[in-house]
Amino acid sequence: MDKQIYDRGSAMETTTLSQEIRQLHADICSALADPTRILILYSLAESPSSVNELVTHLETSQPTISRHLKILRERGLVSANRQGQMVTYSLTDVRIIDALDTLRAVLRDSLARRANLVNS
Amino acid sequence: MDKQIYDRGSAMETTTLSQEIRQLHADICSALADPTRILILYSLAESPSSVNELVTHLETSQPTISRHLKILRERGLVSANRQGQMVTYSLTDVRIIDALDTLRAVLRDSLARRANLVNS
DNA sequence: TGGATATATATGGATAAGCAGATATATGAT
DNA sequence: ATCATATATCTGCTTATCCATATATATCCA
Repeated sequence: MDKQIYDRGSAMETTTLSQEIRQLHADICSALADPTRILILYSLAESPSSVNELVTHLETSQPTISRHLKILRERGLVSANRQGQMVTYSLTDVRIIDALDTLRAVLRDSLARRANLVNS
Repeated sequence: MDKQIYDRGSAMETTTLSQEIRQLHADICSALADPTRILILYSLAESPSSVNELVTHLETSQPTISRHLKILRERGLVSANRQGQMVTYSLTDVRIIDALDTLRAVLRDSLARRANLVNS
């Protein structure tokens, strides 16, 4: 499955920055543009899980979780592994969490800066 | 200006992970969910620029650039500085570029992995 | 003040992305 | 084969996002 997504990028031979950024957006950044998907990534970073475990843990409907997992899977951010009836999902690359944690630090400092501006 | 955005987060005292992630998405990740905005951030990381310089450099209309700059400014990712008629924008926190570069590395490896799967 | 330049915003319309609810597929057990 | 469980997908519908065009504001200079 997902065979059609493999012949998209063609190994970026003569890639300008603009082209690479557009692919970064299309493949990864747009996948991070939803809070449920970010929560899924953090949850899978703690431990690989079945769909139902994510449904329970994130208190979100099963179709919604599956739809988000499909997006993350198509973009290579998570990997699926069927074991009997269950499908276990796991994070493909922990550096996604590194990047998100960096952004959380940016956010913390940004909020602190704003708070200082208010109190001055 | 932009006064209303300062009283949004209230210093996240009793913040659950879910709440923090939702704010991360609302403030930062959703701002990264557009290729033009990512290009603006990379451009400003190289050198602070006026709106018109960005318009020329990114070959995008002035209203579009201004609209994207407003979003980035409201979320604290860029800082504006008026000097006469011109407004010079600059990156607020270089770690955004660090995070984006990490995601680019993730993308590169993901594409390489897919290429290997195709050729096997 | 009036004009020129730089930047910001408002409006309308197209496209995309989200969810809920229903349904389909896949696997395992009896 | 039939049923139960787990997961995936489809169908409307609503909302959000983006752009182009037009217009407004801000600053400088004459």
